[in-house]
Amino acid sequence: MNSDTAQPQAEAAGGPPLGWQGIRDVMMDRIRTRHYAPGALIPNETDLAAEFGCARATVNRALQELAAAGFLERRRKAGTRVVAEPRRKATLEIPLIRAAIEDLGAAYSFRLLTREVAPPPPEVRAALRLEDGARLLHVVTLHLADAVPHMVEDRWVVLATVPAIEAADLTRDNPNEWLVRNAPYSEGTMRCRAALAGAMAGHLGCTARDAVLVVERATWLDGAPITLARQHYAPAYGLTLAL
Amino acid sequence: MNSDTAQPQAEAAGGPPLGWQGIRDVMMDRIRTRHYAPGALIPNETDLAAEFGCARATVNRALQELAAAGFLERRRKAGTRVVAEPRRKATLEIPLIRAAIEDLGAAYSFRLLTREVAPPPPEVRAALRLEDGARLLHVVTLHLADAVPHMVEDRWVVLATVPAIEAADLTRDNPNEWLVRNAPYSEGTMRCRAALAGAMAGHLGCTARDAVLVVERATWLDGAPITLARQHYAPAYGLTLAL
DNA sequence: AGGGTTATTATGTGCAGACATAAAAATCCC
DNA sequence: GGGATTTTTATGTCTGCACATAATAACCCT
Repeated sequence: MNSDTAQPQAEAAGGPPLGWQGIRDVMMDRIRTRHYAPGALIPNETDLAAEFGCARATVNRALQELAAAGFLERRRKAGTRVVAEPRRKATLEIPLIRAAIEDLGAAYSFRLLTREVAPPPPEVRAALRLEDGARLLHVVTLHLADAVPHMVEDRWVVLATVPAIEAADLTRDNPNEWLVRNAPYSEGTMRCRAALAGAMAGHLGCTARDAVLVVERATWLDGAPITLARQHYAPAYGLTLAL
Repeated sequence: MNSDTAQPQAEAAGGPPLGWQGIRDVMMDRIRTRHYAPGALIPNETDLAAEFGCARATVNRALQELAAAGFLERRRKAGTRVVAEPRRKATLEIPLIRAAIEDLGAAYSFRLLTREVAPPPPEVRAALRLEDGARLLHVVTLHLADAVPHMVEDRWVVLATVPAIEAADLTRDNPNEWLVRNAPYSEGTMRCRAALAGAMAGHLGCTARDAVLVVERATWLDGAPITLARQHYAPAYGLTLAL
């Protein structure tokens, strides 16, 4: 009697097998519908396992996922409670310029406007937390969609961290793609603001008084600075994030 | 002999116990350092378990995490391979306006500029995928940091989905906070662009020709439209994302 | 009553073993 | 040779069980 193993759950519950993802969904639903009130404790894993007719580990997997997503807060012995005001996150898939433009149905091309090894201006030094006397590669690239200017990228690359880029042919692979393929990063910051086109107007084919989106991104690999990029997008363009 | 249970790993490996998070970190490191080449297959779970001196389930937990993060791609029978060009994501903690301003060290306050039940303009109907004849609440709120204009929020709320807001006192809890507490959402879109201040200049205390960041957000709960918000930030402000 | 020690409890993580599932590889049959 | 079928293999998931860890709750002693 009951010596059978591995025939999944569905003893107490009257339904299909669920599984940990199913349990996660049910619990998420209970949080949203306030079956579990904001800020309140929910039953412990053992009780939930009994309710769902599964092992505690299965419940644990589901709850850990919801905790990681910010909807539950778990503390040993204290139990698991519903976060009252979850701080929700929007995620931006960082666009590979070529892919972003081709996804728009346009033909991608780019022009390397500047390529020089130069001492970084103070703002760049500060943003990357550089030491004195670091040598950087400075590249300015214009990216076009169907031959229409789409974005100008002004980028500084730390040669001490990524020496190989000095020998790379950046007229074949643009700096953006070269770095994605050859310089993984472990940390970074990204900032997104509005500015007048100003001096970029010429490249972007708009007037100096047009408003453009500016994205600044800095990356490091285990603390070693890699690159700082400032991207000016053409006036019409906006970033789409997913909630 | 060997009837002892639950004394953790560290047989084959010469080191400390690791654990699944440790294994995840080691594997992440091997990916970054190209010990596993981009696009290549990595050893299967059984072999890795042997290498790390742990159970297969422990390796599985680690690899699933890396797959969810987009660094590995796993397919049954085919095995696990390193994603060649991982599409990395930046995440934006959606700011609760009050908290965002107080984190800046400023005193938060707000003024409700408009509050009316009105038929939505076509663009709002389209953005929320509304049916004809839906009643919406339209609120315009000015948020201030130390009494200086920080952001103007122009918001439409679908009364059929969130009827309770019609009776809410939005001069106590601003619409932003009220919705966070009372209207959970399951899906949404968010868009971020630059625009000239234009008609918002008066509220924001800048000129009509200044560039401002505009964030548009729409949310639904299981397909039912909740709200559309358009936020115009003061010229200096930018969004900071985490990589 | 107060303060320190001990028990209790919920989560965190681990293990071995089993079966499920998908997909590639090998095989068979016409 | 080509198409359909079977085998093999790697991942996906679940079950029980055990111990680790952290933090609250209970206790005890002065």
